Amino acid sequence: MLKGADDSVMEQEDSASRHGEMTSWDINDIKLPQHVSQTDWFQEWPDSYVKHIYSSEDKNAQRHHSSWAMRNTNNHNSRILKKSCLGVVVCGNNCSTLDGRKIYLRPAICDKARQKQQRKCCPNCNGPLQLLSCRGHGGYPVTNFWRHEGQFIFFQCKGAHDHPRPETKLEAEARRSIQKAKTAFSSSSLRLKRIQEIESLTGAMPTQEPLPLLLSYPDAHMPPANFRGRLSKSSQEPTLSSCSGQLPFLRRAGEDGASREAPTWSQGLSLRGTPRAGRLSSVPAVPSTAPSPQQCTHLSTQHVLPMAEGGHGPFSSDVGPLGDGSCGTESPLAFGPCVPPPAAPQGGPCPMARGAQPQPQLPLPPRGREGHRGGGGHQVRLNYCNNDVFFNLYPLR
DNA sequence: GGTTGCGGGCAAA
DNA sequence: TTTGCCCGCAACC
Repeated sequence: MLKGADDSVMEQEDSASRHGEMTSWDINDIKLPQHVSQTDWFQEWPDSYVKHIYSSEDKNAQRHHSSWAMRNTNNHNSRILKKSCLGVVVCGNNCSTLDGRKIYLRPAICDKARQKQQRKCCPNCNGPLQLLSCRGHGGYPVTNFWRHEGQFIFFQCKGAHDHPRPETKLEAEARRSIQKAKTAFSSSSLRLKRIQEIESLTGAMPTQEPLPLLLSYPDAHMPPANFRGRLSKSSQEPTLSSCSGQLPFLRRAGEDGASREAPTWSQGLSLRGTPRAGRLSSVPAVPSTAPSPQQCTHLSTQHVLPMAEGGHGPFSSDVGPLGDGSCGTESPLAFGPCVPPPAAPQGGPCPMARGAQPQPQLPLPPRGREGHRGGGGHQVRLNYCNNDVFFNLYPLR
C-alpha cells in the first residue's frame, strides 16, 4: 500500500528528523512513513501516546503482543487492528503479601473467562477479586492500534494506563498451568492419602511438592498520578495482612516507585523522546523463583510458575520466558514462615507488608463500569491466615 | 479452556 | 460518521 509512496511522502520524510519520522504519522493516515531508517525494539508495556514502528519480522509485533491485557475491539477497519485495555484484576481487599507485594492479576481476555475469573477469590487472601478497568483514554480504555504496512508494523497507543500493570500473558499462562498441574496432583495426592490411611498410618506423610512461586516485580513500580487514585482508597484502609503463601502476580507496592524500569507513565514519555530506546523500557517484571508454600485456604487458586521476564522481557524472541532473569533481590520469604497475627492490625502485621505500602492513598474516584465493583462495601475482609494449612500442605524444603 | 482476529450489530456522541 | 462495546464465530494453542 505504501510501497507506492509518492514524493510528498518522501518530502515529508526528508523534512522530518529521525524523531519526527517516528512520530509525525498517525495510525489513521492514508500513507504512513515508508522509509524508516531504524525500527523500534518491541515494547511490551506501551503506555501513553506513543508510537512505534516495528519490523514486520518482529514476531511479537506480528502477533500484536502486549503485556497489558488488551482485547480486540472492532473498529470496523480491517486494515487497522484496534485493541482496548481491560485493566487489571486486583484484590478487593487490597491485600498485600508479607513483603508488600500487591495482587495484580491479568484479566482474562475472553468475556466469559473474565467473568469466571472474577468469581474466583484472591489467591493471596481469598478476598474478592476486583477488576480495575482501564480508563486512561478520556475515561475509556487505552487503545492500541496495529497496522501492517509493507515491511513495517506501525503501532500507536492512545491513552495512558491509569492502573498497575497486570501479570504478563506468560505469567498468567504459567499460573494456569500450575493450577492445572496442581489440581491433577491434588487428586492423585488424595488417592495416595487414602491408600496410606488404609495402610493404618504407616507414617508416610503425603506431602505436596511445594510449587514454585512466581514473584513478579514491579514493572510499573509507581503508579501514575491518576493511577494512584485508583487503588488508593482501599489501600489506605486496613489491609489484610496476607500471610498466605500462594502467589499470583505480586508486586511490591513499595517498589512501584523505584524500579529497574521506567514507570509506565513515564516510559511513554521517554519513548517519545527516544523512540528507539526500546530496550530501556522493555524490562518487565522480574520475578524470582521461590519454593514456598502456596496458599492458605483453598487449593483452587492460582499458582505461579517460576518465571523470569528479566532482561529482555518475556516477549523477547531470543529470551525465553524462563530465562535467567530471575531476580535475586526479592526475598521469597514473604511466603515463608509467616506468623499469622492474632488480629491483623491495620497495615498488616508484617513489617514488610507495612513498609511496602508507601503508595499515597488517595480517594478512589468513582468508576463507571466494572471498576467500582468490589468497592468498600463490597469488600470482604478476611483476617485470618491459615498457616496451619499452609505448612501442612506445603512444607518448606 | 483460553487467546486472538474478524465481523455484524447496536447505541451514543 | 465516528467511536465504543457487545456478541458470536472460527482458528489456534
